[in-house]
Parts: sequence; C-alpha cells; structure tokens
Amino acid sequence: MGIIRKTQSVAVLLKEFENKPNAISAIELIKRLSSKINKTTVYRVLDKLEDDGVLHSFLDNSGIKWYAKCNGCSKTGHIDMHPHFQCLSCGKVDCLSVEVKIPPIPNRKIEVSQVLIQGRCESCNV
Amino acid sequence: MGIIRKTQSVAVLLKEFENKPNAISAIELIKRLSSKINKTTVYRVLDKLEDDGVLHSFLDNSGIKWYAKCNGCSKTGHIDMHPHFQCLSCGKVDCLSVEVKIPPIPNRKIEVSQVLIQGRCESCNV
DNA sequence: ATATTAATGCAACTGAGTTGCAAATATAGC
DNA sequence: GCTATATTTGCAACTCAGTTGCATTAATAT
Ligand SMILES: [Zn+2]
Ligand SMILES: [Zn+2]
Ligand SMILES: [Zn+2]
Ligand SMILES: [Zn+2]
Repeated sequence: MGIIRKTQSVAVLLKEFENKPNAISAIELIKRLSSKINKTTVYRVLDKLEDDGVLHSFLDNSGIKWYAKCNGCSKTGHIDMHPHFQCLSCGKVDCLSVEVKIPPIPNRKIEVSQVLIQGRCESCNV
Repeated sequence: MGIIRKTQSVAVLLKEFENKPNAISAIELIKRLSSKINKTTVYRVLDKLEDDGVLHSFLDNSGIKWYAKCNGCSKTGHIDMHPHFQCLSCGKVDCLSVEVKIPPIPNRKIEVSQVLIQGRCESCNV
C-alpha cells in the first residue's frame, strides 16, 4: 500500500531525491536523516514511495538496496526499466537511459530483468 | 586464496554440483549438508572454489547468493560471463548461454556487468 | 474540537553471512 | 608407517541490513 498522508517523513525523504539524479542507498539515507527520522520509518516510507511509482529500487553487487526517482511510473506499475551503473572507484550509483536488449530465451517467458553495470564513472574515468 | 588440500568438505561440495546444470544457493547447500558440513565451512569452501575458477557466484533479487559451475575459468580469472535466469514460479535458477550485449556508455568505462532475468522456466511455462 | 485511522519511534528480532580461535586433519619429509 | 607443519574445520559469538509488534503520535475528515 502506498502513501496516504503527507507527513514530515515523506516530505524529508522526497527532498533528498529532489534535483539529484543519482541513486541513494537506504543505508545512506538512514545515516543522513538519523536525527530526523527513525530507520524503520525510512524503510517504510521508501517502500510506499516505490508502491506509488515515485521511486524504484534495486540491489547492488553486495546486496544493499538503492533507490532512485522514477520517470513516468505510477501506482499502476513501474514501466521505466533501465540498467544501473555503479562506479567501482567512488561508489556512485545511477540510472542509465540506454536500453539493454534481452534476447528471447527458448521455452522461457521473460517477465523482468535487472542489469547492473560496474566500472568507472565520468569523474573517475581519467 | 584457493583450495590447497583435497578435504572431505571439498569433495562433498563438488559432488553437489556434479552432473547438475542448475545453480544452487548457499543457503540451500547449508541446509542440504547440515549433517555433514558446518555452515562456516560451506561458505569458506564455496569462496575458495570461486577463487579457483571452479564455481562462480551471483546474487538474486532478494540478495541471496547462488553458485554454479564455471566453464573454462581458472585461478587466473573468470572469463565465462553470462546472464542468469530465475523462475518466479518454481524458484529454479540457472546460467544462460545467450549473450546480452551491453552498449557502450559515454564517458564511462565498463568493467563488469550482471544480468538477472526473471520469468517462467521451461517446466513452469505451460 | 474531536474522532478516526495512518504513520511513527522504539526495542527487540531475523537471517545471511563473517570472524577468532582452539581442535582436527591433510600433506610432505623422513 | 610416523612425525612435524600448515591448512582446514567446527563452534560460538558476532555483524549488519532489513523487519516486526506494539504503544504513542500526528494527519485528516466530520
Ligand atoms: Zn566514480
Ligand atoms: Zn534506475
Ligand atoms: Zn519454474
Ligand atoms: Zn552462471
């Protein structure tokens, strides 16, 4: 179930994603907001924002959860599928707007796919 | 560091992967072998077999670790890159031999990529 | 202003994976 | 084979991201 009331916590969390293109890990958000919001609430609000099609989430290579803004998604469903990029040098993670084509697999029905690309970002690739 | 001594635990674990094409989760192995091998040992042996290029590992969508046999890899490095498929109906996970082309990303240097495809497997896709 | 119900904080929990260390066991040298 | 040496193992205790139950707080509707 998504967000029903416009609370402080929701506002604070949304602000963290405002005007920032990067993904942010749940852990980072908990650290950043520790004086304002309890970690349980952070997890719960993120979860609801995902239900509402405001944010989407994915796991990185070490199994930790990242969140980023959606583009054109809604309560009805997440339609904005794309790969994610993690810089192995500075740790920054972001959404890529390129399309990764998944070839058809014989006898199998593909429903979703996750692509995590790792390497060096613009700033670290010198 | 890889495997130095051919111990019972190594033999038992290798046997689990013998003649079975599927990936197996670390948790499943721990459960299966609980009467024979301690879970710490399972994790340690799997880790060493990965170092040796005998097995490779990846995380699924819920952050749990899976292992599968390598094809042509060695201590020197893992060269056998491929996507993995998880059946959303029966939970089975396996390696796919198709190639997923990652397009070049401007200003970024791609080093590795992980692709997890989810859907319905041969047996469940009826 | 009050009632209703959702959201929050807190503490305790879960569960996959890790660490330190003493005991067991594989290997090499004799 | 026996012994010395170093690796591997089991165990218990730990870590850490994420979850749960429940009493309290706060947003919304009337
Ligand atoms: Zn970087
Ligand atoms: Zn994204
Ligand atoms: Zn299946
Ligand atoms: Zn594989």
